[in-house]
Amino acid sequence: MSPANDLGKALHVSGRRLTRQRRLVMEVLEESQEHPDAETLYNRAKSRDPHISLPTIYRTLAALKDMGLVEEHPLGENHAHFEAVSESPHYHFACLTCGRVIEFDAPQVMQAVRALSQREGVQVTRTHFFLSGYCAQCQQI
Amino acid sequence: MSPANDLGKALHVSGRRLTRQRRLVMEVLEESQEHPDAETLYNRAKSRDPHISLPTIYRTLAALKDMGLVEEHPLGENHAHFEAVSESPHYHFACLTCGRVIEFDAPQVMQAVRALSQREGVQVTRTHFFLSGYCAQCQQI
DNA sequence: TTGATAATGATAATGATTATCAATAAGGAG
DNA sequence: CTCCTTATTGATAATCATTATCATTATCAA
Repeated sequence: MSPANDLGKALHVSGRRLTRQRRLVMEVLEESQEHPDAETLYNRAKSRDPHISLPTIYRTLAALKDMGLVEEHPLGENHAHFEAVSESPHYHFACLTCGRVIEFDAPQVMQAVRALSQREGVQVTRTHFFLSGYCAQCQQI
Repeated sequence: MSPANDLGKALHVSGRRLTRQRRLVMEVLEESQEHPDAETLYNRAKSRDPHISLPTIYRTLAALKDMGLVEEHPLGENHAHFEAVSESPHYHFACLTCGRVIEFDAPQVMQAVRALSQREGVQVTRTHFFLSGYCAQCQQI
């Protein structure tokens, strides 16, 4: 039988198998409104499947990233944060004090990318635009 | 005697001392046209001062970064790259095939930052804009 | 010149991520 | 539905970049 859902299809066309663990990681990621890191995903997944392992989290994230279903963001710290890809491209601001992440869109960014592509003849496949500083609340202090 | 050069002054005002090692790291960094990582800086510095240590490289980079003399870039890999700050702000494109880094400026980026600052009331202290993909040469293949 | 203390080098420790490998399970073939 | 190939898992150890510790050394203000 052919795969029932989107995840199954995407896995199938890339020669991968749909497993309980992969489905779980994807679910947890889609339910997350913020941008969890691997450790956080591990804890959330473990609360539903106590036997899932951290290496599986990393392996699954790598596979999902490779398939284009997940994006990895280097939000300033020494570890990565992950997010299920959505339709509209958006970028991130992280508060250095409270850690809050604000998502935003900025059409100027794609303009800049297009300008560079044309000027240098490069093909841009990934765009990182990430700001850090202090959010409105944390500036008061 | 008060410090003679810019580096000495900057260190002095931040309560730090000018050492042979710090001068060396700064020199190596300023002579670098590309964006070396800590290991590369270590090797270049070691060729002039065989006794300099890797922790000193990291400590010096942290100090220079803190003083605003050096910028750290997460160029897609799992380790950081460093660059002595220059007048004009600029951003980076890295080729995923050959590793070549293209520096470029893009006024649209600051526009996007200003727009966000105004809309959300945040204070942006660091801007990361980093593109990756394939350079003109590597697309031919 | 001297003394307080910041900085260094050597080393060990940490934290995030990745490799290894035997055991398990997905899913296509029959 | 059952079997078989092989991708995937969990447990564990390894790796890689970076940071902490601490005794020794060197900077620089007095």
